Parts: sequence; structure tokens; C-alpha cells
Amino acid sequence: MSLSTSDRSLVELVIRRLNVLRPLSTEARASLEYALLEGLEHAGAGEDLISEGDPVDSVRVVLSGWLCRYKSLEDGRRQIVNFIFPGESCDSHAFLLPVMDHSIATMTPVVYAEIKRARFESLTRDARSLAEAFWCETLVNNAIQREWAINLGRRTALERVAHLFCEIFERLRPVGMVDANSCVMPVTQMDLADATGLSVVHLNRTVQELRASGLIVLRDRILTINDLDALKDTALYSPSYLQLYRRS
Amino acid sequence: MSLSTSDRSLVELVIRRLNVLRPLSTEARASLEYALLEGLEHAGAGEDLISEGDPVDSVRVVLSGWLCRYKSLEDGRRQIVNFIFPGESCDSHAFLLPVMDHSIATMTPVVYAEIKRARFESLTRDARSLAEAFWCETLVNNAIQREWAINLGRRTALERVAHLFCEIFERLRPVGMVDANSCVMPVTQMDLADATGLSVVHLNRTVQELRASGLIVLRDRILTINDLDALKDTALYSPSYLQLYRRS
DNA sequence: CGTGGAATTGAACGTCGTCAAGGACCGTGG
DNA sequence: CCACGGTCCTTGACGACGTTCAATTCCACG
Repeated sequence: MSLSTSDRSLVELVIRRLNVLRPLSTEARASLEYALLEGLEHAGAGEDLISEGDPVDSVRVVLSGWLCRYKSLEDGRRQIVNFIFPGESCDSHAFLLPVMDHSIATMTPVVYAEIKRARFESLTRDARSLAEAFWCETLVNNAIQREWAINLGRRTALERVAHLFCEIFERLRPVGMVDANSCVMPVTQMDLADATGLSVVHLNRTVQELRASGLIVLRDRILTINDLDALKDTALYSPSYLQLYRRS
Repeated sequence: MSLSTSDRSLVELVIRRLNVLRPLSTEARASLEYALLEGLEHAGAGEDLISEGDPVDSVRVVLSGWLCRYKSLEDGRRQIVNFIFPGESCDSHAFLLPVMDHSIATMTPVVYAEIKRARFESLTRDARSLAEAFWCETLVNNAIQREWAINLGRRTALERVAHLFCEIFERLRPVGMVDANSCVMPVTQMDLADATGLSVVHLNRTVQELRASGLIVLRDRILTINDLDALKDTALYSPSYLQLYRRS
């Protein structure tokens, strides 16, 4: 495995993000950085990294690319229950439960670092700040999951899609994947439909409604938000749940 | 505060439940039992224990009664994102994040134990098994939240309500609140509507559909499930997410 | 009794899903 | 070079599921 400078900068990104959740000690950063660089892996788009029912014995930290957590019903209906963005980890501590309750799939080519359970446990035992940072991540995930519940249960199609775009934008911003008012949107409308609980057809019409009202431009897999505040208004978006910034 | 024998048996229930998630050492049980008995509190029905935006500095463990986590939109639309049943804790570790992202309300009169943050942290520091048990609880909650996402996003009204009834029944069983094939259902149809993302009117019609098909009886706040397997079939219910039983 | 919350019913409407077809784009192979 | 197939996006027509509004019944409680 070769260690490019780009890999190193991706690892930096992970550490910076965790550091926002909990300030990390110098040793914590160093040992995490080492563990990440040691476990680098690549995956193509559209692969299942883990499937519902699988036992888990490692933690994966995403360095680049988009993934999603999803669940399926017997008859094929699928619900994406969350996205996973660069800097986030897939299933820290998931090994505390016997098996996965959901699946994780790549939506783009992905670079990630795999840390075996024993290694992860010794890392977090040695650095309390690291352990807390990963736990904070789990808690924030929990909060996002709750926000998705009200999104799916109580928002209209237009509000749901607007809300999803706001959330994606706000989650990509702190990891430097937002350029002024636009970001990549490397997923199909089918995926967006599965994330918002809509049919593809209706998702498409809803996106066009957002386009027609001038709030967004979505073309060539690039999302441009013309007026973020206005988009948040139509989404009834309240950002507190992301906990992107620490209480000072 | 008086310590009745009934309080003691409720505390036993909490410990038994945590013990299913992680085997607890004798000392862990003893110190937790002590902390719980020391922090007993009561609340009436329909009270907000914590509201979105509040800082948290304690953990509440529910000894009896039903609560719910919910989120609201500006215009009053409300989504119940989860229930909290006896034996479960409200927000263990929530103090790791600055403020609550959702509110917690009592749906019935409730008995709970409040453990201050410092106390909780020393408890879990001294007993690793206890810490892991509480973390497991958080992880299971996460899994439940994901199941609710697919419930709200991809199931029909009939499936949603059937699924909710299955889940409630299965979560109440291990804490001894199920009697043969029936359990209490001490909430209004308005609450059930807010939990399933339906209007009250349509929830009512859906419940009647379940009644008409002979699957359930719901009367006088008692839910009787005539054929649990059949109900699970109509709900497309797959129980693994509750992780009620440990891998041996 | 009378009051108020909860459950229930009816009717009309609307959002969203389904089905089906057409178009844009892209890589592959003849 | 162009035909071909595949995937994704888009549009139209229609119907169904679920919402809204409003009225009625039921029941516990004072």
C-alpha cells in the first residue's frame, strides 16, 4: 500500500473533524493517524461494505466518497436511513451488538481506513478524548436519525427534498467539500428518492419545483444553492441537530 | 422519599434489562441499585421532562410509565420519534453534546430515577460492564430509530400501525408488561398518529382495519394481539433490530 | 345533567404513486 | 463511424392512498 500525500491530507480531515467533537490530545491524534494510514482500503461505487445481519469486528473511517446506510423490506422497497460523508466513521462500537441491523453501501468510489476491533479498543482505551470523540459521533448520528424521522413523517415532499439538500450542504461544508454555494451531488435521483421516502417520479417533479422557484440548480451532478436561507425556510430547517460546532 | 418494596422491584427490572445487554458484575449492580434508589422522582402525565435546546446534566432511568421523544416543526406538526418504556434510560451520555436536539414528554404518570452527570460518570468509570450496558442501550436506540425511518418512509399506513404494535409488544415483553397476548396501550390515537406519521383520522381508520381483519383488539386502552405472527406478516416485521437477546 | 377530551364517521379534495413512454447521455462493439 | 443497449432523467395520464374539514357519538368526570 502506498501512502500518497493526498491520503495524508484526508487523514488530517478526519482528525480535524473528530477534534471539533472533542479536543484531541497530541498523542491521540498521532496514534489515530498511524492506525488510519495503516488500514487504508479502496472500494468501487455501488458495493455493499456490510450487510444487515452481518457480525461486525472492525471500524471503518471514511476518507473520501459517499456512502449510505439503508434498510430493505422483503418486497424490495428500500429506505436510505442516512448518508455517510468523508471524515465520518461507519460503525464505531457497532461490534458491541451481535450483528448489523442495516446495510452500508458505497454510492461513489470510496477510500476508507479499516481498524480492527482490538486495535480500536486499545486506541480508545489509551486516549479518553478519542473515545469520547467517537461516542459523540454516534450521538450526533442518533440526532440526525431523529431529524430524518420527522422529515419522513411530517414534512411534505418539497420540504423533505429541500431539507435533505440543506443537510447535505451543511454536513459537507466543515470537511471542505463545499465551494461557495455549490457542492457535488454524486448520486442518482433514485437514491434521493430512497432517502426522502418518495417515488423517483415524484422526487424528480419536486426537484424541478425547487429549480423552477430558483432556489437551486442541480445539473451534471452539481448542486448549487442560490439562496441557502430561503431554501432553509422552505425546508423548515433548524440546524441545531447537527451539532457541528462545540459549545465554547 | 420513601422506599417502597414496589420501588425496589422496579429497580430490579432496570438492572435485569441492562444485564441482558451486558452481563453486570455484582458490584456494578449494587452501586447502580443504590444510585437509582437515591434519585427517585415522580412526574404526571403530559409533562415535558426536557425540551429541545435544553442543556443536559443528568441521566434519567425510567422505572414505570411511558414516555416519548418527539420533535416539532414551527407550525405545530409533531413527530414522535421513539417511545421510552420502563427499564430504559432517557438520555444516557446526552451530556456529551451541548443541548438536546429533541424533547422528552411523559405520556402517563412516570416514576424515574435521576442520576447527576458526575455521579453517572463515576459509576460507569468504576464498572466497565455498566458503561458498556448503557452504551449498548444507546446503540439499540439507534437501531430502533433506523427502523422507524423505513417505517415512516416506505411502509403503508396499515403496515406502519401493525409494525408499531408489534414493536411495542416486543419491547414490553422482556420487562414483564405483557400478559399472554395483551398489553396496556395508555396513549391516545393522536399520539399513535404522531408516531406513525399519519393523521388522526386515518390512524383511526387503519386501526379499525386491523380490528376488522381480526388481528387485534384495541379497547379501553388495552391492546390484544390475536395472532402475533399474522400481525408481523402484515407489518413486514423483522425483529432483529431490537437486539433483545444477546448472542450466546 | 353538562362539559370536554377522545374516538368515530362521512364527504370532498389533493398529494403522491404507478404505469408507460420518450429523450438524453455514454460506453461498447460491429 | 454509427448502431446498439443501458442507465438515468423527464413527462403525461390516471388512480389510490391519505388529508382535511366538519359533524356526531362515546365516555369519564365533575
